[in-house]
Amino acid sequence: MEKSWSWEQKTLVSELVQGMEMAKQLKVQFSAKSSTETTETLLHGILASYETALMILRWSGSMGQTQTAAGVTAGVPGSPISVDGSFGSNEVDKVLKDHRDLNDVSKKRKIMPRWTDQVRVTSETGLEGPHDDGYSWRKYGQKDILGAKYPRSYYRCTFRLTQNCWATKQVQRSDDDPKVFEITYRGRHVCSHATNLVPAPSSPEKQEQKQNNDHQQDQRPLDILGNIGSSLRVVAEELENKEMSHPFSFPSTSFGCTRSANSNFSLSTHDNNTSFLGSFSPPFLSPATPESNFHSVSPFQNSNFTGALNGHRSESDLTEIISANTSATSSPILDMDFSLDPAEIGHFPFNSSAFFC
DNA sequence: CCAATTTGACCGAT
DNA sequence: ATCGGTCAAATTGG
Repeated sequence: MEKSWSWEQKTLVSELVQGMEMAKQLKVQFSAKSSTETTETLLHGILASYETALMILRWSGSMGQTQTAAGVTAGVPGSPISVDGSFGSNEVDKVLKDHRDLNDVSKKRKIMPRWTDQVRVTSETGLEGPHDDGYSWRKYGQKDILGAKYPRSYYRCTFRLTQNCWATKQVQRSDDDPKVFEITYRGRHVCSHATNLVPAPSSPEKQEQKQNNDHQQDQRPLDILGNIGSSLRVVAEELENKEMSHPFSFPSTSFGCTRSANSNFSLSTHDNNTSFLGSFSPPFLSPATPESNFHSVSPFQNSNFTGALNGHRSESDLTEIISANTSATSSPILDMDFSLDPAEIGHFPFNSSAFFC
């Protein structure tokens, strides 16, 4: 109990400090007009840091009467969380409600944080550009959508089972402009895929290339999506959330990805489920997939964080909590790179970084 | 042979 | 009842 508390504190401070440091660097970068890549990287890091920090706060808060809540929230008066009262009783209610639902049945993952990016394809081939979102995705479905000209495909993280990473994305080609793809991401990656600086992931391309190759029509050039990296902007995230309506979202990356080793997620929280990899037993998934033979990619280091936070359930719990709090707004169009000043961070913290994790 | 994709069925939400 | 999302058996590809 106390352990986790101090861990939170520790991580929190660490995250904030880290974010601050990167912000400073970013400032310099800006004045130096350096490469956008560096800038993006920094932005990403910053966002991730704040993200994590906020999440900790939120999580703690949502635990309500549990140990940490009071301390944390009290300790950070006027923190983003309270900026617009987003963590008021509404939020809490919502969270609790969700939580209850979850306990009731296996309401699985409900409303994960969700955000949509619109990607415009510049070249028909779209095969070049080693720009990828840095993850390997595995297609698990395709569906014709009512009113949509093109089918929508569904992808999940390749490491779902191996690293318990539940991020998914869906790709939909725009009706009018076939060169525009809308990619909706759900959930954040927890897998260890730090493609942070050098986004030249090796594998993901292959799979996508294959698709694009010369299968026809209904095979959308997925690679394009990943690869372009050219014009890509966050269009909208989290759409309708009638009940909750507070401008928060954690669309991106966070833990697994950017984490520098400084925050050593080695806590003792996963009382029971210690070995994540070995013993996680998500209530929902069926162990039937052939992915059991993965390579041993340092399982911990990332996943741990999630595992740690939820102590009692599987990682979906955490996600739920996050998303619940997270909710979203109707207008958080954030132009990924620029207009990002501390003030804004306070209000619309984390929309963009979805990608490079 | 293994792993990824395809595709119809299933299931939950509206 | 319908639609969107996921599952999983069959298929394809390397």
